[in-house]
Amino acid sequence: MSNITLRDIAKALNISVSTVSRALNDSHEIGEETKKFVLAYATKHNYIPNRMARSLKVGKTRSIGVVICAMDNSFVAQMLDSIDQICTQSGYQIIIMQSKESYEQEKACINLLYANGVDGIMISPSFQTTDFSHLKELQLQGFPIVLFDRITAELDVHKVTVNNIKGAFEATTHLISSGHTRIAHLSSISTLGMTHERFEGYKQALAKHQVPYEEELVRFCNTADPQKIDENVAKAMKELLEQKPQAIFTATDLLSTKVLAYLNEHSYKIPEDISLIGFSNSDLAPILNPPLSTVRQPSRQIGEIAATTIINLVKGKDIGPAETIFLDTELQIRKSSSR
Amino acid sequence: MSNITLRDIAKALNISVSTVSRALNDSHEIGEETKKFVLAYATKHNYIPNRMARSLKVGKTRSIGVVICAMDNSFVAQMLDSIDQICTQSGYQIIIMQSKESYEQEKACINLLYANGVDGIMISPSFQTTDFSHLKELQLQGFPIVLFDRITAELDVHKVTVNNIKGAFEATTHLISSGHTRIAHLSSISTLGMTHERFEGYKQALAKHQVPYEEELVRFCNTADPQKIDENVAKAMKELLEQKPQAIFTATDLLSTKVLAYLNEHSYKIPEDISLIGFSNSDLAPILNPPLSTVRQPSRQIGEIAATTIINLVKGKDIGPAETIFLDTELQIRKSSSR
DNA sequence: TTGTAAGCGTTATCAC
DNA sequence: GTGATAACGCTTACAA
Repeated sequence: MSNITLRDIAKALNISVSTVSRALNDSHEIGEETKKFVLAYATKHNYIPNRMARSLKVGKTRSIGVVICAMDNSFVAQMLDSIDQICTQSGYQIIIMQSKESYEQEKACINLLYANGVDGIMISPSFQTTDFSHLKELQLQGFPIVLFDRITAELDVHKVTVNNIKGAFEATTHLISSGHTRIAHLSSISTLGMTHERFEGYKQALAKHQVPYEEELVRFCNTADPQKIDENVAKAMKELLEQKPQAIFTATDLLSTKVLAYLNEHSYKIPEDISLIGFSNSDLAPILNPPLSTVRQPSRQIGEIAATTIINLVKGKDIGPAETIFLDTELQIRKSSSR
Repeated sequence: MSNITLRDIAKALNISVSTVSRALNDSHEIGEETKKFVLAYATKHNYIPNRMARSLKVGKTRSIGVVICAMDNSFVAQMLDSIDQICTQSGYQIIIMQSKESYEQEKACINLLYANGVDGIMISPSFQTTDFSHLKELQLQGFPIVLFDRITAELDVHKVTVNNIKGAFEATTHLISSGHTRIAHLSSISTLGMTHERFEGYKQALAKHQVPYEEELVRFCNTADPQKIDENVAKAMKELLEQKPQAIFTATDLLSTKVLAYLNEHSYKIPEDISLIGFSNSDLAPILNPPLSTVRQPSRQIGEIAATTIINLVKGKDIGPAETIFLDTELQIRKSSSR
């Protein structure tokens, strides 16, 4: 596994570099014998083409940048896994970057990816991001961008996400049908559509079933700073619990498990004292204490569709004008919201 | 954010390309005014150096390849997160590749990373890997390699892992002190040291406390094929349960939660009917049903030390001969193993 | 202090 | 069918 180059092969075989290059790229203008000859030597000496040289020359790297908030989150990890699978299959490589919910870091990621010459970027913006000009500039240049999971109307690009309104509506409706009327909603602070939509679905369900909406039963807490999440969640929960809710609907993976932990710690019996349902993609939901009712997002499908889309884009395929794909969530009722 | 190059800047400023290059690299042989002049123009026009060109020239990419089995696993994700943090801090980029517990895919990953010109590779080998020649070749060339989490004696490189024997010994001892004598052990099939060591720790604890070792209480099941894991675990559990164990000690994250799920499904009361403790790094362990006693690995520390080591290596620092760092695991006793 | 030119390993455009 | 040669964008002797 040494640094053997096209030139080395050419020299050894007494042919020209271009012939070697063409032979290895299976060009039609090369004789069959020569091809075999070259290929044999190349494989024998474990020739590995230098991607950087190739990229520099052709202006394409066969790599896709993927920007997410953090990878140590089961939902994100699932999406990443499927994205990686699709890209690897298609001969593309992914470069994963974490924004850590920071706008500044997100911009840095984009720049780095751009410097790396990625052929396209898939991004799930940070909760802090309100200004999308860093992406807009790229988009206007015709640079392939796909938004997945977290989307924004600010960008006219292909997007893949879930039907948040519907998911939240179903979860809330389920709580109402279980006989609850005092239903709290806990979400993350962000300007992303996701947050609004889940809140909207919650309100729509209340309205539809003539359950009065009460502002005191809703809290948005800051989940961007990992150091302070527990503190912020605790504060929000304390305030919510003072309102004596019968049930809680949490809007993100993180919040759902944090709230479950909080309630357990404070000796609330779920679902006897209080019911709980939340967005979550943890595979452990069925074995939580109690088994957690969840709104599950089709993480792998989101990743697959988004990855397929970006690959089509970087390949220059005409896949029509930018459109948003909404996938359905799945309501998984378990003990935490059953009586 | 357009593709402006050194040449563009040089032309616009009527100076040579090399001057621009040196100015932007803050070379000492460039006048202060020129530097400012160039830098101003560069930032104004949003110059982003082409990493590929630079890499091709200098033969270094400032990137590190990271090979792991799968990233949708909380323990792995935690390590990746800390690795990413350290590398980003040091101006290195990581390229993550998944072996999916396949030896073939692992080799493909290494080749791809090598083609990408990564400056070094951090790897946690797949359970299937028994032949390490693909890595040995690199190592003999002096290519920087660091093994983390899963290690092997086959390679003379820096390694970072945990003290598996001790961790398993403590877990088993804990079960024994709780009054159990029929303690089952469930692990993954692999030739990696980890598997042997945890088994060894289990046996040492039994021996130390004069608990007879029984082969029927030990199973190694194939966890490499994600499609068949549930099936394989179920089969192993069925066999183990026939032996009426009082407690089970599971050797990996995956097995620990799978076994918990299996026992719940089959209506075993934990810890009344059977106690459970297992290696696991899930943040959800405290809120599982019941809260799961775990042997927790210092995932972030493993990642940090391994990343720091590889960076020192690629920077050419002399950090002495290859050595293995063993970190201690942490025993977290929760309800699943308490009476 | 700045400029010239060669070269990293490929691919593409010419010729032959 | 095959071979020279230029070029991708950058760094770096070597000159000036």
